[in-house]
Amino acid sequence: MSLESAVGKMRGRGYKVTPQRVAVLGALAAEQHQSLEGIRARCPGVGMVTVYRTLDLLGSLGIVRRLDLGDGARYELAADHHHHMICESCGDISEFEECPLDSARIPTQNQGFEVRSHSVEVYGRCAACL
Amino acid sequence: MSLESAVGKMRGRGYKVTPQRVAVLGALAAEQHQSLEGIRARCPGVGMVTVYRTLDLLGSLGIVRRLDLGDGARYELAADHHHHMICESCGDISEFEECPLDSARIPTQNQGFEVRSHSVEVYGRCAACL
DNA sequence: CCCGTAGATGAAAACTTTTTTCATTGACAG
DNA sequence: CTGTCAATGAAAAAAGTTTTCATCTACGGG
Repeated sequence: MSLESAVGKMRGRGYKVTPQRVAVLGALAAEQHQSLEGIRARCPGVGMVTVYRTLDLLGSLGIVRRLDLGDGARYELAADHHHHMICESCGDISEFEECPLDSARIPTQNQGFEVRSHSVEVYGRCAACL
Repeated sequence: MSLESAVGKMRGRGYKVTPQRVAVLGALAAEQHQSLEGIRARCPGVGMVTVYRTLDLLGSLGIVRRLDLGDGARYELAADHHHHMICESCGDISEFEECPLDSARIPTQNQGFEVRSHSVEVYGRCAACL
């Protein structure tokens, strides 16, 4: 999810491209899995309310994804499909690309459920904490 | 996770078995995936603070599990291993037992990560909403 | 069975996080 | 350039959670 395509999505849907929104996008691009506090620190000139509203907007556009991994809300740019490995000791979050889900074993057919997305989180201890 | 074994875990670790704690356990047993509000409604005589503290305690004992599926905290009795299927339209949560994870495809070896647990959430549309 | 005590409870207050309100500002189409 | 309507920001409100502290009680020892 490049900054240009995000801006294009906003323009395409009739939303204005303001410096504040661009600043929030830039903050999100700097690091994945940031807390609201972290994002705010990266765009000092933007009011808290605007950060909240921008994250909502970007979320509804599918540009950012909100994570709840047990320690409050975190946000990531919804780029590629990936999953999370969370260390229960130090809280470090790492990503992995290969999807370990076997879709054949998701019991959707008999329940008539249409899958649109999924998430996988693996909890444990990272190498540094062992 | 029967009520008796939960009580046993509490006793075993030196925690007192109070009527309030039993009431919260009973509320949790009545339905999975309840919000704090729902749990509170099922044990009217128990103060909010005590419900929070009891959920914390039961969580640390591994008796309940906290879920963050996008619409605030929910709690479930940590019984069997199971995963969640969430309808993005009506918010209904259903469970499935069969684990669709292929552990061989979790890249833990090269990263020296020790897996202790995992969660899988499948999002989409349920039969009723389609 | 009763007592003493450490742990548990509940009300209020404090805090944190998120949303609403509303006057002002500014992006951008024409 | 100009007008308009969405966007912004400060303050206040609302929602969610934790701390404080005085009182109460589960339960082991007597």
